Amino acid sequence: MSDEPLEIASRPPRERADAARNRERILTAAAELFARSGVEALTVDAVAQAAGVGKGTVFRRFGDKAGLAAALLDERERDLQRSVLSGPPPLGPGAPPRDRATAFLDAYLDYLAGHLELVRLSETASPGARYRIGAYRFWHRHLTILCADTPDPAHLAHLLLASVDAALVTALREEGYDWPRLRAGVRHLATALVS
Amino acid sequence: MSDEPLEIASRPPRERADAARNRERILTAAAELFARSGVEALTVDAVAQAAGVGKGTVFRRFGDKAGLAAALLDERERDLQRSVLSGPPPLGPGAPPRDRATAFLDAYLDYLAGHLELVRLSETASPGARYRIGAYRFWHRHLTILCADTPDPAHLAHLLLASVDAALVTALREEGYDWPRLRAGVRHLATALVS
DNA sequence: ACGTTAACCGGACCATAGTCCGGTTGTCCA
DNA sequence: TGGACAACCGGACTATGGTCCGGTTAACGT
Repeated sequence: MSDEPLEIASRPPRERADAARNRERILTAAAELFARSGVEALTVDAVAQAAGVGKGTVFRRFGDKAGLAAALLDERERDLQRSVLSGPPPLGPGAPPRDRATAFLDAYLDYLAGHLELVRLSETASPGARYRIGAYRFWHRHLTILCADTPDPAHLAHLLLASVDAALVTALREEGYDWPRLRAGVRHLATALVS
Repeated sequence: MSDEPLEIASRPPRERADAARNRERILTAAAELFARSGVEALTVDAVAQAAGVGKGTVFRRFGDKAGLAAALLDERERDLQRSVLSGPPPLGPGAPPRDRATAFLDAYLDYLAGHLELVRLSETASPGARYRIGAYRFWHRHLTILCADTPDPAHLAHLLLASVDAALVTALREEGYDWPRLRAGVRHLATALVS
């Protein structure tokens, strides 16, 4: 559970056929289970059973429950990463930092809006998971660069990401905040701080 | 676990003597256990056993593990609340909002520095616990008032508190951030946003 | 003093995340 | 094609937070 989400890496230990097949099965079963019965039905036992696989296999493949959720999100997340790296401005390169930062946070909130429960699961299933996940590192690096002209870019990047923490957003949603309100507040934050 | 930390309320259901005694025992045992063996030794079973009490009793008294941790912190937390309500400025009343906000966040970081593990436990032991705890509500109300001149005071108050989230601070500490650096970053945030 | 009652007690029980290891099997090389 | 070995498999096992309920007892009125 650290840093090897590279796809078909042909280098050192090629993945065995049964392993690959089981990973696929688990992912499929988990996705269906989630789609059908929501996040609370997504227990590791249930996923393993639905995939026709032992529970140990799930943990070996995905490390922990958070890792499983992260794997489920992987594809959507990559879309956003691609847009950030090489999409059109202001999300992609070419716009001033402040615009890119607000565009990113906007886009991230859209992403959250579509997958809040899963993201939350992937960030809270194990303590401190959020800050270890590869995706978080990516967003952090991105924002750190955009904050280059501030006193402590890396720290500020963390603080900006804190404003879209899935647990926080969940709590605010439950308190009645709608998405436009969340977007406006976060945008205000970024505008005041970046560049 | 909602809003009855008023002390000797003599009104409706006076607490039975055995209940009060057991609460005390549990708190004492938990504090000692934590002091001696750290937070990872603070399992509910261990606390119950050390207190000479059944596990059910612990949960009845404190709701869940987060509640137990919160109770352990209660006193220290009240100190800070008192200072905010009626201490000398800039923490207490009488200073301009921006100064009060930065003073509060500074003081809160001091509090965190002394009790990071317990605070984290009280905020992460159950999902969303942080935003339900009475103390969080108190800080939030305080900051909301200080943010009165901003577009969305309540939201901004949440975002400021997110910058001192125990889980975030833990992660940053593990990444090597020292306390002065954290203080400076948070102060920068508040300065840019309040008033 | 004593009976009534509601609150309390505790430990057996449940759900679920995560670990472990003996047996199995895919992969590679000769 | 066959053998050796590393990787993988799965389910029994552990740890721990949280629930439940039959028995107990403190508090209060008479």
